[in-house]
Amino acid sequence: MKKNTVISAFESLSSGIRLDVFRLLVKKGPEGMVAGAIATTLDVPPTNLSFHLKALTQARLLTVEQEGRFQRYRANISLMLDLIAYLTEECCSGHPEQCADMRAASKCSDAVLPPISPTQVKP
Amino acid sequence: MKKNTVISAFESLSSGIRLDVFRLLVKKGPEGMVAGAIATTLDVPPTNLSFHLKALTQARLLTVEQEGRFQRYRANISLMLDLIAYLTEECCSGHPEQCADMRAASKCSDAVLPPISPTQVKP
DNA sequence: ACAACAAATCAACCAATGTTGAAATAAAAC
DNA sequence: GTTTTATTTCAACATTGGTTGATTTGTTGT
Repeated sequence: MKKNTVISAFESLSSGIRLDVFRLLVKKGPEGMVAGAIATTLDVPPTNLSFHLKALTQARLLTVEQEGRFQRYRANISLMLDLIAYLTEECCSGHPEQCADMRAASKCSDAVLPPISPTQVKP
Repeated sequence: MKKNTVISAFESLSSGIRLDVFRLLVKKGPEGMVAGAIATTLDVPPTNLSFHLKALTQARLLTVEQEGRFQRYRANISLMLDLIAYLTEECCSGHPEQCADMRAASKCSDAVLPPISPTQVKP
C-alpha cells in the first residue's frame, strides 16, 4: 500500500464534516447516498459539501456513480480495511500478546473483528 | 468516544513524518523509543521531530515517560483500536455480510484480526 | 426549445499548519 | 560547578486548507 494513499485518506478523515460523511456512508453500505441527501442529513451547505465530497473521492475513500442528475456516493470499505491493516501491521514486532491487554473490539462485524477471547482480557 | 479525539488523531496521522513515527512505535510495542533514537531512525531534524511528537502526544496517540534526560515515547494501542472501532461501527447498518466480500485482513495479529475464513472470500 | 433541478466550479477571503536555526531548559558526567 | 548531552521552545517564514455566494454545467420534464 502506498504511503501517499494512506496520508490522503487520514487527511480526509481529519475534518469533522468529512468524518461525518464517511461514517454515514459506511453505515449505508452498498446502497450509498446521493449528494443532496447527504447535505440534508448532515445540514451542510451544498457548495461546502461538494468541496468535501471531492476531497474524499480524490482520496479514494468514496466512489461516485452518476444516476441521472444525481451523484450517488458510497464508502470504499476495502480502502478502509487496508488503512486498518496498514496501521496495525507489524504491531509489537509480531508479539501480539504484548498488546493483548490493550484490546478494544471493532463494531464493524464479527466477521471483521471477533469478540475478545477470555484468555486475552485482563480480569 | 468523543469526535474531537478522533479528528485530532486522524489529523495527526495525516503527516508523513507523524505516520512514520506512529507506525515505528506500534512496531516497537511496550518497549517504545526515546526521542533521539526516533530522530536517528527516521532521519528527521530533532527540532522538527519534537514538533510532531508534541502533536501526536496531544492527540493522545503517544504517551511520554521521562527517563533521566531522555523522553521515552510509546504508541497508544488502545486509542488506535478505538479509532478502528469508531470508523467501522454501524458498518452496513448491522448487515456485515454486505461488505464481507470487500474484506482485507489486518496484520496486527491473529488476536486482533483473524485470517479470513473460506466462506468470507470470493472465489 | 425552455424552465426546473442537482451538483460542481470559481474567486475571494480567512485561518491553520510545517519547517528551520538559534536560544532555552534540564539532567548527567566529569 | 562547569561541560556535555537530550529535548523543547521560540520567532520567522512559506505553504496549505476551509467557507461562502455567485456562476456554470448537465439532466429531466414539459
